[in-house]
Parts: sequence; structure tokens; C-alpha cells
Amino acid sequence: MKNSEIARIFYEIADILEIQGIQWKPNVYRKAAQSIENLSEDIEDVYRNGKLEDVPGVGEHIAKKIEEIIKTGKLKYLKKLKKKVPIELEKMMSIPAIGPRTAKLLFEKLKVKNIKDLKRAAKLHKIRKLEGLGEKTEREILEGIKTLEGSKGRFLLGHVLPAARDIEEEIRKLPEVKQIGLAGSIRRMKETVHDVDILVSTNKPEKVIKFFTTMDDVKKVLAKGSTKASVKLSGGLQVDIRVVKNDAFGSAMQYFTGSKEHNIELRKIAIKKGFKLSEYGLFKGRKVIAGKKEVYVYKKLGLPFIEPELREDKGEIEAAASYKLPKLVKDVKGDLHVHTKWSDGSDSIEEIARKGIEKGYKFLGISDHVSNVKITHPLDGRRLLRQMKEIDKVNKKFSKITLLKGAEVDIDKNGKLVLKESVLKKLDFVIASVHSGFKSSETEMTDRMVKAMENPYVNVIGHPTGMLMQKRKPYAVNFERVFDAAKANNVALEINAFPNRLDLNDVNARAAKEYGVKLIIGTDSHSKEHLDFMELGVGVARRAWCSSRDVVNCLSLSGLRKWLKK
DNA sequence: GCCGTTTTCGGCCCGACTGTTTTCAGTCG
Repeated sequence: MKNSEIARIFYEIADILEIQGIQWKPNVYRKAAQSIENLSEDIEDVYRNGKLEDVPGVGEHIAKKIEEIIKTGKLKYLKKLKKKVPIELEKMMSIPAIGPRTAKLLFEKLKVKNIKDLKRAAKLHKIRKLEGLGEKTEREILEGIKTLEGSKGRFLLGHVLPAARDIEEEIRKLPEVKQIGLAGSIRRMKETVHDVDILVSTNKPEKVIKFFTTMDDVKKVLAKGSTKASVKLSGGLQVDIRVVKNDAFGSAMQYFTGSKEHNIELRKIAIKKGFKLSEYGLFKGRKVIAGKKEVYVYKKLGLPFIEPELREDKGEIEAAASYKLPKLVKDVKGDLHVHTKWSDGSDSIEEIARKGIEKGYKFLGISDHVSNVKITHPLDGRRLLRQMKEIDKVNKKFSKITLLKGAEVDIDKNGKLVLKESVLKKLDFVIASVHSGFKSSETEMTDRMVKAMENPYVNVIGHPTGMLMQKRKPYAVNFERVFDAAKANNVALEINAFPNRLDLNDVNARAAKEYGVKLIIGTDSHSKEHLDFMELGVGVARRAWCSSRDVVNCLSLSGLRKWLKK
């Protein structure tokens, strides 16, 4: 039984208890679920070592329940609860306007158990007749169902970030705006976001709100008040704005950056110190003791500044309290995962080099496909040798940047590289990637990757799990064995920065880092513009608590060359 | 049901907006 499965059970219990109007217990189960979910160890190991009650939020009773789940695979308590409340709560509550109370009401009055029932009830206009609900709510529910059916409601960070920055810049131009910034999950650089949060300080909130709700791209105004508003853009993205006084910009930024879990912990610290923390400031009684700047809020709580990417309540508050936060990676000195016209990229080596110089890079590795999958126009040994000559030529043209000769070589079904050794050894570096046979079993896939890493010419494993966000699941691999092999053979695992990959993700990258495995951030660029995806990969690395010494492309050119030699 | 540099009992995060109300509950972030 995996940690996430056990966590799911406790989340479900929390929802059902909440529906029954039971106080506090839901929070407890949620807290326990969350810490089990975030646990780096296997919960079954924790159980075997008799340490369940050391897990935060787990006490005597929950520990017993975990034991029951591990031993029998199920939990009587949940079964009993479900009998009383046979509602598909998680799905139901993902619909706007439906929380625990409404779900309960719908079940009791209309026997609504799931989305299907809900849709039928709404279409028959039964919902509007219930007490406390009306026509508008009914319409909102129907629309919510439509969105749920249409998409998952989450957008890729790489797609949203440019749009969010455009809006930010538009609003910044207003003379009434004093300070502005992006907050929320976008500021924490989460791989996917479900809305954009913008924070503004001004003395004229109504003007800012009016401008915001009447922007060109606004399709629908979802909410509009004197301090906040929400709109839906024509592309379906929701954008929220929040307007505060300039003196509260810092505390508001802290508040709206989240995560919710992080903020809850901070407020608890505030309470312990006799303060109260809200978006309007840190208060001692009625007096504001911090609010202008985010860093002051943390300082008054006895903490150093915590970088937004870390604010997930995954140990950052404890680390901050003992001054053990990592110094997060900021800039890289180059990119080793770049495709050109030679395979399936759209720009020439020289165009890529110019863009690299523009970005201030010291080096760029050209790594076109070597593959049996013909749609990528892969290189064979002979063309690769010709490409090396061209790289030499371009290198002579530019003094500011050094191009390295590489390739992204496929790992075949048996873990062999599809390029012969006589060519491999002429390259400066080799990225080995799985591009076929995704359905190999966990053992087979792990064997393939380990064997590839044992090849002395391999420096990097590209997009190690093969996941495509909102499309393809990661392939099954045994991370422990992969980490061991990476360490033993001095191979870096890639954080692929392409917007729909971000693979390794934050969780796996953090596990790798803690294991002592080196990481490398590569954009997998197929055009010169794609080099800008680097910031997304850096975001993942930062969310994975990486500092520059964990990341190979933070090395200087000479350092990198040395590392590549193994 | 968990937890404790105030506590082993009594706490447990905070505030705005909306809809359906006529003073507020529920939802949302």
C-alpha cells in the first residue's frame, strides 16, 4: 500500500466527517493525510519500525487505522462512514458552489450522489427549489460540470506565465498602481496552475478593479467587489485580482502566495507568539507590527525569508526556524538539451548560438536526436560527424559562448544506445533517453535505464520518467535503483524544462537530490525561443530545494568539461 | 482526534464575496 493511497483514504474520511458537521476531526484527518503524502519514507517501513506516531498528525487512533489498512488493505471505519454518506464527495466538491453543506443538502433532498445525478437534477431545475439555493447557483453548477467535462481546469505554468506577465504589465501602467506582483501558485512556480493571482496596492481600488474587469480579453466577470475581483479570459483561464493599501502589500503578498498549508502553519506560529496574521498585516492586538514587506512578516515571526517555491509546508518552516534553508539555485550558465534543424528543431546552430549569447550563457550543448524513430529526422553516425564540423565552424565565429558537441541518443528495448561506440566517444556529452517501449514493466524499464547509465559515454538521462502532463503517465521505474546507478556512474538526471514535461518533477527531483544524485536542467529546445523555458526548469529545481551545487549546468565551462570526463 | 517554551484539557486559520437572505451561511482561496 502506497503512501498516497493511504493518504487518499484519510482525505475521504475528512470529507465525510465534514459533511456530518463534525468539528475539528476533519482537520486532523486531513493533516495526517497530508503528512503521510509528504513522507519521504515508505509508510509501511515506518509502521514496521513502530514509528507511526512520530509522523506529525498521527496519534494513537490514526496509527491503529494505518495498521489496519496495511494489514487488511481496507478500513472498516471508512466503510461504515460511506454507508452513512454514500456520496462521491471529492468529485462533487470540485464543482463550484458545492461544498460539504450543499453536497449534504443535495443528497438528503434530491438523492444526488455523484456528478451524473447532479447534472440531471440541475437540468430538471430541481436545485433552484432547494432552500438557500437559487437559479444562479443552479446555472453555476451546470457550467461547472461543463468545465469539468471539458478540461481538468489546470493550465501549464509555461503557457500561463507569459499571459500573466502581460496582464501584470498592463495593469502596472495605470498611474494609480503603487505596487503590483504575481502571487499564488504561479509565484511558487507550480507545474500547473488553475488560476492567476495578481496583487496590487493602490489608494484607488475602484479604478484598478474597473480596468481589470474590462480588459480586452475578459470573457466573463465572475466576481467583483471593492477589494477583489475574478474574471475568466477567453482562453478559459481564471484571473483573480486583489487590491490592498500600500502598507499591507507585503503581508498581502505573503498571504496570497500561499500555499494554504504554509500559511496555516505561519498563522499558528503567530498565535503562539500572541499575534494575529492576515493579509492586512501581522497584528499585536490592534497594532500592525509588520505588513509593508513580506520579509518583515517572516522576521517578526522569528524566521528568515522563505523563498516562494518552498512554501508548501514540506519542512520549510522547520528548516527556516533552524536556519537550515538551502540557498536555492538561481541562474544556470548554459543548456545542454537543444535540438536544431539537423534533426527536428527549427533553427540553425548559429541562430541557437546567438540566442544563447543573448541569454548570457557561457556554453550550449547541441544534442540532436539519434534514434530509430524516424519522425524526428534523427542523425546517424555519419551526419553526426558532419554536424560536429559545423559546430567547430560556428565556435570560431563566437568568443562569448562555447558550443559543445552532443546528442540525445535513444535507449533501445534492451538498454543499449542506438549509436556505436566509435561515434559516441567523439562527442563532448551524451544524453540517453527512452523514446520507445513505454509500456515496459517496472523491472524492464529500470534495467534499461541502469544499463544505459553503465555505458561509460552517457552523462545524462533525459526526461527520466517520460511523463507528459495531462497526457501520458510516467513510465514505471524503480527510483532507488535509478538513483543508485546515477550516483555510481556519475550520471546526472535531467529536469526537462519543456512546459508539458517538467520531468523530473519537484518531488522526484528532491528525492534525487537528497539521495546525492546530480541534476541537470535542460530545455529540450526545438527552436531558439524555447531556450527561455529554462526558468521553468529552474523553478522545479528550486521547488526541489536544489542549490547550484546540485545542478550540473551551474558549473563553469571548465568545471562542466571536467565533470563530463567523469 | 491530535497536541502542548502558557496547557494532559481545551483549544484547533482568517476574511471577502455571493446568493438568497432581511442579518447570514456557505463557499472559496
